[in-house]
Amino acid sequence: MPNPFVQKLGRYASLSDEDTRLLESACRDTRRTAARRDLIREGDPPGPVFVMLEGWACRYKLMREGGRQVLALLMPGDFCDMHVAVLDEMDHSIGTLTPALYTEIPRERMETLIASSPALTRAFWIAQLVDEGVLRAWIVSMGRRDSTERLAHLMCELYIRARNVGLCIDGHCEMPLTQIVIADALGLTPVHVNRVLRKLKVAGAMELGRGTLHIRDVESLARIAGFDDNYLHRRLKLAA
Amino acid sequence: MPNPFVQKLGRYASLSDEDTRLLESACRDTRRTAARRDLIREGDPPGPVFVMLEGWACRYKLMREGGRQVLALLMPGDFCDMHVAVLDEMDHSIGTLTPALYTEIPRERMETLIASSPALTRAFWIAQLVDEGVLRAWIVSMGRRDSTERLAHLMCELYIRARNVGLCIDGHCEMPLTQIVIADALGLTPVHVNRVLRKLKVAGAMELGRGTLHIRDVESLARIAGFDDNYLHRRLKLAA
DNA sequence: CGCGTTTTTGAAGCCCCTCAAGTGTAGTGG
DNA sequence: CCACTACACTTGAGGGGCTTCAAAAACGCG
Repeated sequence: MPNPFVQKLGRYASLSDEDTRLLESACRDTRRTAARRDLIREGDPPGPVFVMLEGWACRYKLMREGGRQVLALLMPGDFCDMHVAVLDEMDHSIGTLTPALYTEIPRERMETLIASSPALTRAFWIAQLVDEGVLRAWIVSMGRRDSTERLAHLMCELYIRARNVGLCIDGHCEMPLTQIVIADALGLTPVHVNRVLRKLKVAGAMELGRGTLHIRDVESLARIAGFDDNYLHRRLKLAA
Repeated sequence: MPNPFVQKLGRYASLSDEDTRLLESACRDTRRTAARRDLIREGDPPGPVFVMLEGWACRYKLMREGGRQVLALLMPGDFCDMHVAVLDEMDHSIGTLTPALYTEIPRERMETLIASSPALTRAFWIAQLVDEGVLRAWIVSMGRRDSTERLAHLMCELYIRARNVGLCIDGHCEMPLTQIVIADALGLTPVHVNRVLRKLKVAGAMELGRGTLHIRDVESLARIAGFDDNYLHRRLKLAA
């Protein structure tokens, strides 16, 4: 079974066999957790780098009044908090959405990896930059897109990212998100997310149910989303 | 006149005289521009690192239908796009809001700086992380705060940042933002921003006019904003 | 002074929320 | 195999926050 972490980084820089071996060896010590478990909480001192190998997680922040905002969705291959160690404490939490398999890479190990290979360094940097691009795209969505465009945009993003790590088989892919999580991510209510999903389904653009996303019409979905070809290294059209 | 770039980085790591000298020398070659000029545009190949020395600028992205979303506000001392060079092209633009004085540090020069001093490296990293924290906070604002909380939160953020580079004198500071720019940043309309500003003024929390922000009641403003003490390294209470 | 931009104010409407109730759908234990 | 439970999903009705449209007043810069 291919390591999605290696797969993802391999898209950003051409890795030597030695690089691949280093990465895989860094992922050897894995852990399993149930769904809805926090890997790290707001206020905790920053820990190691987390690498998702199976299952999904999210960064989130709880509001005082009880709501929550999801700041990023993490799928297999994603890692996070590479250099957060210089800060005193976490300003948000990370929790699993599904049962998950992940690795914790200690900070020193991470530094060794980076020091040992320019290609790995480059791959980590690019991954970091892409993540920042995703953050900015979320802000654009929240600020200037209505609920339908917003949901369509998120699904385009997740579809591409999932495909990049081999989680999709033509038109459909595993996407274990509840409408509640989607609402938390988009700044909407679950009730409204439900209605928008119905609308997109009736429009023949996409369908989401039972943990699976079915793209019915990529072109249409991308048009609704106002999806930017430049985003995520223009990968939407490939192998649709 | 103190260099705000040096001032800001000095808050993140203790810089030696040599570090300071290196930074100042990297800022020697300055440029002036008028307001509303783009430093770099979406689609351009990534350029050098920009360092703001005087005046304000913003990252922004234009929507197809004509609207725009401001992604970050840049004030003296801020720099950006440190390691964006690995990407093919910019996914957003950066433009001045006021007449500005800035430096372009070539990428090689930047690498030399980082290689020459661990303290500088650390300072750059922390600055980068704080910026990411700001991005995440914006998402939280857009997703889970109403217009009043959102505006109050932005003003708290900008007030602290401005104070950190010496732009504030007890209760008030220079803040050359039009209501239009604020609306573009918060995902609101200028009309509504105007009404919210009035509300905050009537409430005795703050006042914004003629390019100046007057904080009338920090406690009250922070309470309205739901401002997180953890945010920006808990600096709100200092020297209020 | 004159002109463009920003700010201000009002009225009407829509998008999304809130509240509420009912219908699946897994997972658990008897 | 069927209660029982806990969520997630679905659907409806009503309300509020913010937008849209419009126009006037104030500001700032040549």
